[in-house]
Amino acid sequence: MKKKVTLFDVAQAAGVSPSTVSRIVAGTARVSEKKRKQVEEAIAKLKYQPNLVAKGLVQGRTLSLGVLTQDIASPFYGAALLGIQEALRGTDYIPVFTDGHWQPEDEAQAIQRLMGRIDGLIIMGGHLEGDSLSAIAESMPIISIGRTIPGFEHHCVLIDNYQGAKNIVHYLFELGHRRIAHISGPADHADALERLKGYHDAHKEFGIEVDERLIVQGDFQEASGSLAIATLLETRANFTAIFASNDQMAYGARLALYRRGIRVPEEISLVGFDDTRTSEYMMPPLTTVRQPMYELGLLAAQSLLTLLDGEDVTLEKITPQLVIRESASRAR
Amino acid sequence: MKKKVTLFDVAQAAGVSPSTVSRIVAGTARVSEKKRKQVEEAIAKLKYQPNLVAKGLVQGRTLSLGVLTQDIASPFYGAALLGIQEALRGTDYIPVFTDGHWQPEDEAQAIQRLMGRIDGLIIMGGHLEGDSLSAIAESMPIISIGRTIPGFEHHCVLIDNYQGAKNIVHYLFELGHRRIAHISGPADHADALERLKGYHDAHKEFGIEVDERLIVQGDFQEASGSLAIATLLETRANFTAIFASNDQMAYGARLALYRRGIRVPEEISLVGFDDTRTSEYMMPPLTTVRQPMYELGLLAAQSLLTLLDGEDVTLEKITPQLVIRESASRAR
DNA sequence: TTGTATGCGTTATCAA
DNA sequence: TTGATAACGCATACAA
Repeated sequence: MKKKVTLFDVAQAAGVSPSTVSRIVAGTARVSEKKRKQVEEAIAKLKYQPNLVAKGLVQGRTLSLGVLTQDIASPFYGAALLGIQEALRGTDYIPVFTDGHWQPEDEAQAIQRLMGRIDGLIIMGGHLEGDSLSAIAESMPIISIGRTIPGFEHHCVLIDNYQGAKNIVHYLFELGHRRIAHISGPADHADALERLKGYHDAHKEFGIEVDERLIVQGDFQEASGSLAIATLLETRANFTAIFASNDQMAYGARLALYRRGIRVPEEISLVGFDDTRTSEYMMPPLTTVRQPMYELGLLAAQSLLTLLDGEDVTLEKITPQLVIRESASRAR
Repeated sequence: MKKKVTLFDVAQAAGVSPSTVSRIVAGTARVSEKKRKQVEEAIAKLKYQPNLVAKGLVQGRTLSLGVLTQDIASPFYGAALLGIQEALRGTDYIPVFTDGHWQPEDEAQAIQRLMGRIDGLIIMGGHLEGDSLSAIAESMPIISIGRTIPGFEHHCVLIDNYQGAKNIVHYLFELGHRRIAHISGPADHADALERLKGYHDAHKEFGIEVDERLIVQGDFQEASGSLAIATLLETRANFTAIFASNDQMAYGARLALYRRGIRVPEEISLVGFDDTRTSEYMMPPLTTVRQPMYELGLLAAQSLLTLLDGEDVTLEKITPQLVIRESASRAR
């Protein structure tokens, strides 16, 4: 282990005061050319690396930004992380990623661990109580994607799950489907409920009655999609298309259909929601509703930087776009 | 913004000295029951949260651990991240994830950004020069997965890519395949080269000559797998099986085959390497070689904690296991 | 423009 | 067992 070189050492080596070195490193004030050169040489010679912890203590900031997802290993959130990294490139901030495993307790715990080590927070999905979030928002800048923070609505990018779901169900109607099954998400998940409502209302607008037997609940994971197919097939309520509330469940559904020798889209059309990274490589490539996670991550991080800069921002709701690939075709 | 409560405030409220409070919070020394109670009440009342940055400064550590992957958004590395999180649960350390995008420059830059903000580093994959790594290893504890750090071999978990590749090619031979195409990884990637060598040596052991036209280079991303199929088909060198150097390229290959109406495994068998999360949900479920990334992440983090504790560890090479699913069958 | 002195919140050292 | 006091490395108000 090497011994650490401090700003003080540099000052001594350059024959100036510590504050001068500090100013040069931080670039906060004008300094004479001569001293600057001396100091820069000393820095190079001693290989001085500023101690960010000390800097953080005195400035009351950590130069870290927290990012709470629900599943850090999912390609869906992964795309957002890339966007965040991109936005932070060139700044002094680093992102600290963590996840809540779709569980309010884990979520609260994850945030708790971050407290005191971050200057701001980006939060995506999840269902921690609004009150807790608002409390956090009081203490540091927060940007959220996909959920409302009471009192800070203008710092939230909301995704119009309702409209997105309605659009893709409409699309299935246009293809001639009339009996569309739905694999919904968790009943306590706002996004899932909005998508479910979109499914219902699309039917209403088309004057088609919903057969409740065609709605099966999943948990947003692949396995639950497979299970849902088993359930649907058991009820023997026939259907020509399936709308899964997210792509991951669509993967599971796809596999279950394959196992039973049911062809997609020839026999049954299948659509999802999210446009996760691998959906493009599904067989057939999955028709879905695209949530632009990379761009959202980028936007969130940029906005957070703006907030940290003292300026305010106002974010708006976005409507996800239909991505038509090959997993849905005309009804027979 | 709320004002922050310091240890000093707690001390005042409890009518004791700051050091006593510190001891109680850290649990470093015996304290009388009475004062403990007073302090704990004060902490609860004031909602005191220790400032980890200050703690870090005085102790000369950051309580953060760096984790360098190659692609933070890939489910492959994602699994390792989950393992790392699990290992760190209950400790004061938080993981800081970053990635190198498979590029030595980005990798160096990523590490540079972490320097001074972490107490230890876990590094997975990538191809930064061994020397640079050794230099870093001099300054802080490092655990690596899948790559050697000269001088610190016992802190590296190596994966026997060579043996893994040989095993799966053997498996294909046993199924009767004799002409096996290989979609290799980047030529400057150690893992890719080892797998390629395994492919070659498996042939040698079986006394089968390798047709060089059957080897096409990819870059470990999905798209390159699709491209490789196009190339392979163009050369008109026939083959009955494909061994992709990783699962992601296998996905791309699978899609390209589907596009051309070539059935898997009936007409062509396809196998990969890694056992990425979604491989189980491919169609058909992908036969591959499993790298237990979750467990490896867990092990790496635990080992790093041990190192930080002052003890040493010695890690050993592991051989990845063959996972037989349905994408490979007997040769026609 | 430059230097001095002080404080950030905590732990560690040393007496008491 | 407890308390005063000195670091930790840096930034900054203030003085020069």
